[in-house]
Amino acid sequence: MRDTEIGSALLAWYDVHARDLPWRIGPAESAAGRRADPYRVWLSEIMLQQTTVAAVRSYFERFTAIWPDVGALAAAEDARVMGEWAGLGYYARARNLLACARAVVSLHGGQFPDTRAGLEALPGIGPYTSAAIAAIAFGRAETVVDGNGERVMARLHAVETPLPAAKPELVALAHALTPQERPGDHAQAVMDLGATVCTPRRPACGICPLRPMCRAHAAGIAADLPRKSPKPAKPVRRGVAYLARRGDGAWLLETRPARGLLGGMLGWPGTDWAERVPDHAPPLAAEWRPAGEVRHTFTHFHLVLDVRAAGLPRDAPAPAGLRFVGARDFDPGDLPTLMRKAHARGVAALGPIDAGDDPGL
DNA sequence: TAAGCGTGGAG
DNA sequence: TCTCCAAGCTT
Repeated sequence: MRDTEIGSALLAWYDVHARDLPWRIGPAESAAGRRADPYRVWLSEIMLQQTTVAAVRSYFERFTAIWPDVGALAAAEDARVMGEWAGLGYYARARNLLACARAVVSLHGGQFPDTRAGLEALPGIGPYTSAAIAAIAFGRAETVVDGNGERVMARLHAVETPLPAAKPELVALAHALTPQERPGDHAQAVMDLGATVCTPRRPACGICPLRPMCRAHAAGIAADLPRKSPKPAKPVRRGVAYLARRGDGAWLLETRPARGLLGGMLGWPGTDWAERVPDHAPPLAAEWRPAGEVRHTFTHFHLVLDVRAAGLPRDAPAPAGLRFVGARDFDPGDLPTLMRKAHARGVAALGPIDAGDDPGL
């Protein structure tokens, strides 16, 4: 009884306060039985994994402009997709995005599966994303629990167990709250509430539609939940990157191995990154000069990258495993952020093309 | 099961 | 400057 009360308060709030997002249809349309495009729901959900709405918006607009449907995306070249994803992070998502699009075309005739199990069998789609797509795009009464849902449930029910241990309990609580009617709107209502009212810091309990039913608020501990187990500190790793530019403006680049950090992305040749800079040699003989340091923080370590730059003759051959990308084809926007920072140092050190370059001229 | 995997904004 | 964090998935 309490759960249905919470559920209807949530939907009533969503009908008035739903965020207007490019991958959504409004609550009025949804209540009238319409559904959002599964392709757009899927694409947005993948982009939104561990990523803010603010960061995703422009990427979503660009992707849907270039690839309006799953068939178009499935036919795209890998490098083009990785280049468009550059800067958004967690690049395994982009690799899985393509694999998923191609699987939808080859295994499902270009239509996304309309069940949670069918969706979860696809690359890059896990428990959260499968439930979200099933509920939002197909009207299935699946329980959708993301970080917002965990936080809202922990507060509503005053769950003091720290995450991630509390996860199963929070999922059970969310399951009890999931309605048969408008499950997609319910899921999005929890997310919107978590994003705009029941926020991680300084929750706006004063305007919360669930305040009368919230046990954490009653106990005065809403802002302290959910509790989280402490995270390990980030070590520092160091490495060297080599930026070589030919007299015609072409840069020496590599495509990184498909797995691992920045996997499948364009980058500069250099050393591995370790506590101590590994013994190494430059990718080719040249007058290497120091171009400064780049500092960058990844999920689990800080990186200090020593950048070195050199100008090369126009006819310099590319070493094995590397290639020159001509000035016309090179776009720093195709690089992950770390490599973009290194590029800026290289340009600063080398100056405009032809000024400090091309010792062979 | 726990670690690996990005980035930019907020406080 | 630094820590925390945002619609998680994979191995």
